[in-house]
Amino acid sequence: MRNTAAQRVPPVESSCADALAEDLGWGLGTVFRAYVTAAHQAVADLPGGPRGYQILSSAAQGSVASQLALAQHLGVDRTVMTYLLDDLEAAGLIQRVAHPTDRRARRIVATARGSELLATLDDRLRDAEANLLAPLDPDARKAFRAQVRLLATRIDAPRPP
Amino acid sequence: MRNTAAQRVPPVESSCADALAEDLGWGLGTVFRAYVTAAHQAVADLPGGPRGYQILSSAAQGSVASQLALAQHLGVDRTVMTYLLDDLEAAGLIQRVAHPTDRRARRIVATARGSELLATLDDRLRDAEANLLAPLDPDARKAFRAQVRLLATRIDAPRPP
DNA sequence: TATTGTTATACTCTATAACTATA
DNA sequence: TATAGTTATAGAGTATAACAATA
Repeated sequence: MRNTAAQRVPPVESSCADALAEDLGWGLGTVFRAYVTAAHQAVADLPGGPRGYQILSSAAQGSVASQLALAQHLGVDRTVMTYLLDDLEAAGLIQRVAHPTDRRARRIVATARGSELLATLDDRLRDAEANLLAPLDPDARKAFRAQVRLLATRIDAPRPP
Repeated sequence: MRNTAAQRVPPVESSCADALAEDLGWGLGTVFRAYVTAAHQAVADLPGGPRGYQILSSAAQGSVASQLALAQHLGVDRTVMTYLLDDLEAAGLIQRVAHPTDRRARRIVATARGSELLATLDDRLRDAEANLLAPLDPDARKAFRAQVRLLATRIDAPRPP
């Protein structure tokens, strides 16, 4: 039995055709990588990069009841969260404060300096996002944001009973 | 000067509120993680996981002119591509064949067994994607796919001169 | 001289296990 | 007994540098 693969070698393409363009996985990966790259530049030398921004943003809004809750919300291991918070706290941007009713847990709050920096980062990230979504017309842009938000919120929510 | 952060510690939330829901970065990351997790299960023990699928899919369509072109298209380092192809070739799913006009480059083609497996994986990934996008109504689902495709294609394309 | 692919090495990131303290 | 957080360790994944072959 001869080599079947060699028998039907397809014609040579000039490089790599967009055979994967229909693949949602390739699309999501490509868009996500582009976002991370742009966001990393936007947040400059913030400890933790784009993820550090998400922590800082959550802390500034006072919505972090515990490190564990934040870690799960961000999709990282709780041990990784310890390192991320160590760096942000060392930079004077966030603080671990005692949880009023559970002495095991630590609430995460932004310092004044953290809130100040956050305002700048918000602006820079807004620009980065606008640049990323520029290929979409305004309506599609708005729809895309809404769809991403809906999907992510459903995924992040506790599993339906 | 007293500790400003401690002075305005916000009220305790039950867990982690959706403060980041408006953040495109958090949304993209959450959706992407969910996709990777689902896709990883869908492709079972395929070498390289979801990325192995993308390689196999490209190879089956005969659109891979060189390892480097494929690596750039998939956003991985060329050295990583070597390892991924080693595993897929060892599994008998793809083959490196000589490029007809550039003896440095290797074209990547799927074997008969690779094409066969690909058909099964396509079905399973289609189900996984449908499940991921289930929260969107049919129109939004179609629009979301189109938007992701447009964004990814623009990003992947060579920079405008 | 520049590019493709490979290999070896080093680095980054992440997860695992064990521990303390609380519940 | 189970959970929140920390630490040390190990593992997976990735990139860097050097090389051979070819353009």
